[in-house]
Amino acid sequence: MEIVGTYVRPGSVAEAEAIQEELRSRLRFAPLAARPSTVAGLDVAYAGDGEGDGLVAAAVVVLDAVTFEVVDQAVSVERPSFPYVPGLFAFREVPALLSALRALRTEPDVLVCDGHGLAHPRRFGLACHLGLLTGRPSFGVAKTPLLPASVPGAERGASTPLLLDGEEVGRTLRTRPGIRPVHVSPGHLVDLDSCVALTLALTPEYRLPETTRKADALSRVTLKEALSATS
DNA sequence: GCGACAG
DNA sequence: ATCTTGTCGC
Repeated sequence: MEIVGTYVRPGSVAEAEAIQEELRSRLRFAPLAARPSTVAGLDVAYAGDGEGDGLVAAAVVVLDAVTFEVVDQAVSVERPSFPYVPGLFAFREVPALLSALRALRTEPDVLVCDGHGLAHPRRFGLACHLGLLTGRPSFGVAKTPLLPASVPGAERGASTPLLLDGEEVGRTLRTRPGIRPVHVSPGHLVDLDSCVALTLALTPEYRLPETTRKADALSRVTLKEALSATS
């Protein structure tokens, strides 16, 4: 798919935070124009640690929004170029994810990211970053909160707001009865209600969206193959 | 000041 | 994220 933005690699934590503060003013939010026909899931698997060593395998899987069948997919294996820092997580994953997205031959209607969007200390999580760089609607579904979260009801679909300065920036959503909820937040070009509805549509059976489940599996096998090819 | 902190 | 045995369940 086409990448419309340019990724800027920060040279320091302070610079990374400044980039987030600057970029967040470009975010736009609105209900999804139409029911998406294809949905992309993104995920990354790691080997090793630091920045110079280690490997990062990014995977993108595009699913038919109705049948969940895979209509396209792409991967990329690179060296991590930024350390893991909570809140700056995107700078570690975005480069490899962009490479994978670029290799896609289709234009997915929405990107589902494995991490946060607006539900972030500076309101600029991974999903926001990827949304801006691709110019496509995007949102995040995270397994653990970055902001204080409260416990929703035990039934599927129950949710509680994720608040930042009194504003609802995301929602803690139960996708499976009695199972740990996920944390959903808009990235770019979607609104919170659309994200939540889509997340529920993508979780007919498991806690996590089918998109991220498939991307997770692909990123792992890709990493494993890359490791065996290197050794 | 100290710890906690998406993946 | 990743490191890991057995174990419960469909």
